[in-house]
Order: sequence, then structure tokens, then C-alpha cells
Amino acid sequence: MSSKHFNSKDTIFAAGDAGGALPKLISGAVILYTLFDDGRRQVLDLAGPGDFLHFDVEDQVDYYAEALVPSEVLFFPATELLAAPDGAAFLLEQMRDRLAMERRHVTMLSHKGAEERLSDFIRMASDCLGQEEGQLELPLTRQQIADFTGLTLETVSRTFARWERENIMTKVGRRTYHLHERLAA
Amino acid sequence: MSSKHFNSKDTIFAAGDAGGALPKLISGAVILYTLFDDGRRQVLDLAGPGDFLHFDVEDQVDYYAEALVPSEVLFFPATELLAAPDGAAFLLEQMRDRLAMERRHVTMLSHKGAEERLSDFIRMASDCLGQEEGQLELPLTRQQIADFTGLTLETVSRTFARWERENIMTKVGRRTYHLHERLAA
DNA sequence: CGTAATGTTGATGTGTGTCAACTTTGGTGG
DNA sequence: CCACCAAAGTTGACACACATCAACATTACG
Repeated sequence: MSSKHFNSKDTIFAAGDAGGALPKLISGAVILYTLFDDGRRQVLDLAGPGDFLHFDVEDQVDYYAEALVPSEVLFFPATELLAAPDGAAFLLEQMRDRLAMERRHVTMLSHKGAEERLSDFIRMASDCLGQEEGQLELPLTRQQIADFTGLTLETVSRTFARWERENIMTKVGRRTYHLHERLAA
Repeated sequence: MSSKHFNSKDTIFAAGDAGGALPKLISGAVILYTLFDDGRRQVLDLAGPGDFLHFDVEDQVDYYAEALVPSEVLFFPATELLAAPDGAAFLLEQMRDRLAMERRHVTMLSHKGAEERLSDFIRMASDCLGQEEGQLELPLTRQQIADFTGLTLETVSRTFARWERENIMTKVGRRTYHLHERLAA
């Protein structure tokens, strides 16, 4: 069971890598994404401390994991986990949470307007990368947010700009925002 | 371990129901969906024979399951499954598949055009409700397809109409289509 | 300090949502 | 079995939110 450190923008694993040991994020933040043939990206998920990055024991993983900030990852051999007394139940719970997250993502994408999608995104990001109440560090580029929400980076930029003008969101650091009621979790 | 039969349009379980025994679909087809306050629906998933409809042992389920066609469901007590030798590994694999499906769904919704989304949908439906190669029975209303793809029923109708005009899809039964190469899995 | 990456803002076009009228299908009871 | 009605589907006209293209500003980093 080995632990490993990654810096911002480091690739933790790539599509095509063998599954094997299950990577659990100890600290930091990670995005999971796929690449299409035409170069488009789709961000599949955000992971925060405690989350597993994949559950593929046997097969290859079919997406990429990249550290958004310096992160610590622990690799659990699957056999060891499954053998442990409550290991299986624990893993099941982890997967249930991932599944719920993916369904929130689906729900977000089904909302048609940019505003609704982005407020859903902010709430998901708060839950995953959560700081104190009403405070959020967003270590994502506009492009990554666009790839998560299914919008374009310009629409993301414009919507955030409007929210800042209307004091629904205020910048308190390089990439840290204070969220006013309407966007709070 | 009890088995139960459901007719078309029967509700198998509703949001708020206690989890408990895990429902496995033996035969038939089921949609899973959530309802929003404003009455909109979001279809979360399609399930075919062999699929579990939820994995919530402890908590309440937070979505609805409705039979699309007459269906048979077997309810597994979770304790029994987890106790069995390969039960845990089996459940993990089932969940991995659901997770992969949800991610395909996310990918579909991230495609901006109606055509791309609907061809993704057709492929997913083929995999879930699969008949013989190139043949597909679609026991979904236009509205349900719209709620799955994040489009409107009018757009679904128009796109299918165009595909039929262009012989990309041909109706061979009340709700059965023959798919030409472009839409094949 | 200089350059590339990221972000902002404006002008314009278009795909799909919306609203509305109409048609077809399917189920029910007489 | 047919008549009727509600539900589902089709098709058209129109508008608007967001994508796209483009110029420019700011930030980050060597």
C-alpha cells in the first residue's frame, strides 16, 4: 500500500492504464475527464479528499485523472480491501456516493439554462472541494468548468462576470470566491 | 428472496421508499427518473435484464423506477448477498457497470447538437434493451426520450422524422425500428 | 521583462426551445 | 365491433439564449 504525491497539473493516471490498486485521494483535488477523437474534453467528475478515483480492479481505466492542486493519493490493493471485515461494505458505500454524484451531474446537464447549470456546478464543487460555508476555492480554468457544464468558456466567463456585478459572487482571492445565499449549498 | 411481476407503467419503487432489499431486474425494461419541484422530469437511467435498480441498503431511494414493459424483479436481501462468497465482488461489478452507464449519459448530454445526443441515446438504448443487431424496440414516449436526452419532445420528433426520411432509421413495427449503419452500436 | 496561457468582452448567427394547431394512436365502454 | 375520448405524436412559425468568431486584457511563469 503505497502513497504518492502529485503536483498541480500532474496526470495521476491516463485512459488505457491498467486498473489494479484502487487510488484513494487523501488530500487535494482531482478532475476526471475523457478525451474525444476530435479533441473535445468532457469532465466526468470532481474528487475531493476521501474519494476513490476509480474502481477498476481488472480492466483498464477509460478516463484521465489530473491533480488540480498538490494532492496525496494512496493506492489500495483491491484484494486487501475486499478481504477486510467491512471492506466490501465500505467500497459499496464509496461507489454509491460516486453514483449519486454522477446523477447530480446528469441532472445539472439536463437543466437548459447556463445560469441553472452553473449554480448546480457551484454547489457540486462546494460539496467536493468544500471549504468553510459560503467560501469556495475553484482551482479550475474556465475551459474546465465549461467542459464540466457543457457550456463554452465564454458563457462561463460572462455568467460569472454578471454574478460578480450583481454581488451574487465576490472574488476574495486569486481563485477564491465568497458565495452569497443564492449559490450556497 | 421474493420475485414480483410488474405491468407496463407500474411503479416499482418511488423516491422516499426505504432501500432494503436490492431489486434485480430479471426480464423486461425499466426507467429510473427523478421529479423536480416544477414538474420537470429527468430520466437517470435505463435498466435491462440483469441490472440492479438501486443499491441503497440503508438509506431511502431518491428516484423513481417504472416498468416500461411487463417486467420481473427479484429482491435480494443485502446481507445475504454480502455474506455470499463472491457476492461483494459481484455487486461491485454491477455498480461499476452502472457508473460507466451514468458516465456515458454524462458524455451524451455534453454533446451540444440534437443529432449527436440522439444517436448516443440510440446506442445506449440498444445496449440496455438490446434486440438483435440493428433492430431496436423503443418502449419510450417522445417525452421520456426528451427527458433522457435533455431535449424537447418536438426536437426528438423532428430528428427521428428526418432520420426516417433519410432512411437512417425505418419503422418496422409499432415502436420497433431498424437501424442503418450510422446508428448501429 | 517578455511571452504564452488564460480570461474578458463585443458582434453576429443559428439550433433548438416555445407556442400553437392539427393528426394519429390506443384504450374504454356502449 | 365500433365510437369516442384522452394521450401521444407531428408539423409549422417564430424568438431567443448560447455558440461562434474575433479583438483585446490580464495573469502566470521562465
